[in-house]
Amino acid sequence: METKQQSLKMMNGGWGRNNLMNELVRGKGLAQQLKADLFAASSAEMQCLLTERILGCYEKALSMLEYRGSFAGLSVDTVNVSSIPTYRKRKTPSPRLADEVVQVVVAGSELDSPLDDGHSWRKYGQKDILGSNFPRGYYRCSNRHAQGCLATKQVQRSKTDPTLFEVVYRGRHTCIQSSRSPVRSPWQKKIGAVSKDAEENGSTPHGPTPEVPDCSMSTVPNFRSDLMIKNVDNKIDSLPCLSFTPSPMEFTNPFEDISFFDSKVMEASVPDYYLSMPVCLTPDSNLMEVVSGPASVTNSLTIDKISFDPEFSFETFYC
DNA sequence: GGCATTTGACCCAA
DNA sequence: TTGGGTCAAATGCC
Repeated sequence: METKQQSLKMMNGGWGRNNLMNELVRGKGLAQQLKADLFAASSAEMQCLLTERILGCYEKALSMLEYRGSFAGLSVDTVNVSSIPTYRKRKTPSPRLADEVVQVVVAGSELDSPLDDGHSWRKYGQKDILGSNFPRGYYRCSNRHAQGCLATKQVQRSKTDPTLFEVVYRGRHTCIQSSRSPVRSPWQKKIGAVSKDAEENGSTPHGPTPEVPDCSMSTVPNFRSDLMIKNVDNKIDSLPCLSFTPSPMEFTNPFEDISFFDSKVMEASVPDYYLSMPVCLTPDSNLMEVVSGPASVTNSLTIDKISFDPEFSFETFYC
């Protein structure tokens, strides 16, 4: 049976679709061999070996499918997996922007408050979701009428961990949020306050005020301010800036130079236009757990066993 | 008064 | 028929 780490690797590159196909093809070949073997009346030992190998192939293939399904989270509609609950009937709406889906799981410090991601949202509905203890809130961009912005988001508490919010962003912001942008996060404010204090005290031992990464050019989602990412150790790390910057020209894996020696899990699956993902983390953040929708599973970036070297420069990822 | 939120009703895909 | 998504009237807040 595959371990979780192995299953995670399956989703990435060579462990993904190709290997799934390989396993199925291999299983088929073995079944054909067994069929021929049965007709040839070979030894029971050989037949037993073949059946075990066939079962192993399908078990491995199924585990791949199962893990894809589990990571798809709220938006598993595009993944045809038998393990998906039967009550998930309706297809994802917003046909024009259906592929522009970003799903994240973040921890919220304030109950029932939608996360401040730098955009202004207006709540237009709330529904009790079957199988979940918490209702799902539906938000649309406040500039929907004024500027025709079709961006929406859904916020729901995780049923497994109520301290976590599952946020699904749909569509792209086409509006100009002049009143709220740029927004200074608590983290940014903190830096500013410290700098101000330093100025007032006349003590600026480390030179000029540190530049705060400006993510205001990002469209959606542009997570900032008080986003909290919770790791597997139940420790909440602050995430001052997590942005998915539209950049259709290249796919940049910002974590490829990070050393992996911990037991953390990271996954990011983003639509095509989010392929470049500069991610800003605090130096003391040792995990960001991002789970996103399956709209473009092939673009999944899966990294298991991640942690950050103390010497690692996060400024590399600033927007 | 204007704007945001709440909430029951309605629509629609499966 | 059911459940998720949206609408829109009612309500609350500033």
